[in-house]
Amino acid sequence: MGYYILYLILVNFSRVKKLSIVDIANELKVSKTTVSFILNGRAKEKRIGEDLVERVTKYVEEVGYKPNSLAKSLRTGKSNTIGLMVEDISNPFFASIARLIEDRAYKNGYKILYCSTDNDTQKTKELINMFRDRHVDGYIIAPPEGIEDDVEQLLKDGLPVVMFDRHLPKVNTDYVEIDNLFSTYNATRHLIQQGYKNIAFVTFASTQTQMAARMQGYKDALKESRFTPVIKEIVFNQDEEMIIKPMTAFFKKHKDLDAVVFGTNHVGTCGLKIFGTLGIKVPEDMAVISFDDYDVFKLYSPPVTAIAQPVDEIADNVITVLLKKLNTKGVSTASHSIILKTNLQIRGSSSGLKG
Amino acid sequence: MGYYILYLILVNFSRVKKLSIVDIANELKVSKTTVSFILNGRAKEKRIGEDLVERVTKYVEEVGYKPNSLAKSLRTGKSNTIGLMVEDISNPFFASIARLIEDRAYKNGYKILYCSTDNDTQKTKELINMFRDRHVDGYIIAPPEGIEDDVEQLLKDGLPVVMFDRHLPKVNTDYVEIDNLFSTYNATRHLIQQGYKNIAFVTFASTQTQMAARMQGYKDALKESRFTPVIKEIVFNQDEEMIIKPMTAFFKKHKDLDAVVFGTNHVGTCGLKIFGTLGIKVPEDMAVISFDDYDVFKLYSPPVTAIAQPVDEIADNVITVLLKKLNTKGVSTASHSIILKTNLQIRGSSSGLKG
DNA sequence: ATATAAAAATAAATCGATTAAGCTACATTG
DNA sequence: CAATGTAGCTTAATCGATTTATTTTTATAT
Repeated sequence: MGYYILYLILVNFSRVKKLSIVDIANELKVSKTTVSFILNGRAKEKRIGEDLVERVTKYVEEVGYKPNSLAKSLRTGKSNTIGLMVEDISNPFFASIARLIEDRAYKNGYKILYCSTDNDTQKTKELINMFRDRHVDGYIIAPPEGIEDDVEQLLKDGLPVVMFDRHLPKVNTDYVEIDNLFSTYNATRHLIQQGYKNIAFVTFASTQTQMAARMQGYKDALKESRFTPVIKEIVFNQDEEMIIKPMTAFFKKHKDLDAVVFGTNHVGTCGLKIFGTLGIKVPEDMAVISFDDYDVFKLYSPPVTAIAQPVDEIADNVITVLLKKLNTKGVSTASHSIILKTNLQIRGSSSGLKG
Repeated sequence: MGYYILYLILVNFSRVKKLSIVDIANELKVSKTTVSFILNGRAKEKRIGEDLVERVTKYVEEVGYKPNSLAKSLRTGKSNTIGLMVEDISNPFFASIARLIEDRAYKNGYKILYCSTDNDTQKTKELINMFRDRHVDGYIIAPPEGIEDDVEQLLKDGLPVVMFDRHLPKVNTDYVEIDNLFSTYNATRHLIQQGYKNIAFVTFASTQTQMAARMQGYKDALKESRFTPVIKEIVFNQDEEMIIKPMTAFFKKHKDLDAVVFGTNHVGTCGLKIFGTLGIKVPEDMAVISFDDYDVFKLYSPPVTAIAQPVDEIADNVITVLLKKLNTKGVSTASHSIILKTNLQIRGSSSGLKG
């Protein structure tokens, strides 16, 4: 009787101890091995009687038992987690990709551990170590430079890695990218066709593959028409003021410019802010095309011509490739390098002069 | 000799087995208990000789041993992980909060497991279960309605929960919010003072606390001036078209409106798109104020008056409260309800009529 | 009746940590 | 000198699963 009261108190006031596989086994008077086999769908293979299978399944369902995933991971080495490393989760491009990847991952039983690298090599190395330590099953990385060795090690250890947005030329991994060179080449040509002659390219200082390609595309287009490139590379800074300042100086200095191609959505947005401050009219004083497309560009007046990345497709390909790798663990599938096309959304900002 | 060659092969071609605490212990000819105590800073308490402490520390450092966090979590029940549930990580408001929380969390040794709830009760319940299963140490939730019981259970089980953006009135948790009612009241009054008389409130259909408060603020301001409220609540949909459509119909129907307050950044952005399509001029035909502030509003022409949430402060308070709870586990600290002030950023979009 | 095979289930090792409890050797004390 | 204390470590249990190896039971063939 005393015990009964104690029991009630425990049930009512204390944490209800979570069920473990042992509890299930004891309750059903079978061994935990059997329960484990059944729960992992290996009943047939281990020739466990159908009646027992049903009895266990039913009871497990009834009491809502869920295996402890930590213990499971510890034993199996798999964690059903995917590490997602983007440059900055608050950047709309990365945020929307992250969202799409998240959805697909959850649907396939994977959870997302995410982090922002800030393009910082050291930080990224630490984050990779942290992910390793957590036994992340697969890696999705928009890599900064300088992490070649770490990625190489991941691959050597049989861990699937998919890169996106850019890749590391010296590392042979799967990656999903867009055709950066053609994108800016095409955008610049569009400006040239519209009659613009003094076209600048403003971007973040970076030697990452995608940035190099974007700049090359711009250069190629100018060369073709024998124009002189005017390039401004801005050192990235968390504090937007530190971006606005040098860029303002640049535009103040180059009064002869009549058009500009921005290398990223962030740079583009800052550029628009500056044009507002300096009273530079788009497109009358300055035609504008920016990489990446999002609401800011669509709603700007006039709407800004933008190089739209196929965000859904990118996310879709990334997760598909990774899931494929995860499901054929060990067997080294051929390396996928997927290059997607962008879409030049032509709008008012690039057709003021002699459209 | 044969073994030596085999060893080389193993080192070069196969996964280098990760070091475990046993390896360290064996190598140093001490027990793993000792190593564990030393690594966990309990050397003094467990009176372990200073020389041994140094020897172990040095060796561990040298070979770069890092304890397996899964095993650690399994044993201790702590995972150094925080579960972050937002409505939609691709929404700029949530994305920037997530980013700030991430930074602070990492600095304090916590990792973020994140997910988007889509305001879906069932999905959120499942996600909470998943987080529990992963032994997440603390929860940060922008809660949809209907998860009261689940949160209650978390609290009962001693797990810290901090809510933000909104809260569940029936659950006594810590939360960080803004003064929603005053924000829209103040914004609406601003419009009235500017001379606008037919002011609409357009928002997502929701009975969540923050949404109810925002609507009430609008109503209060109108009532004060004896104007009639005109309210349009739009059912949320992933597909933006399904938002644009009913909202377009609304504005087509109410030709007499001269001003509108939007309840969220998303609704506001859609509204601007519609005004573009319908040729409604801001602020000549329609003055605009939107909840939340971000680049779209700043760069719109004319720039849009916005109710700016103190994103940094929100994130800062959320993580501070949660960390405090995590560090005083067990001891029930007093419940914090933090209400922050917003900032009405007055811009061109709300002063066209008789400014 | 006995040997053999197949079916059904289990015992025990394992993953890699933490931690309660215990042991040893030496110093101190009455 | 026996009892007690304590500094310094170690043994072994534990967290909750998976999995290898083994045992028990039943069926079949000789």
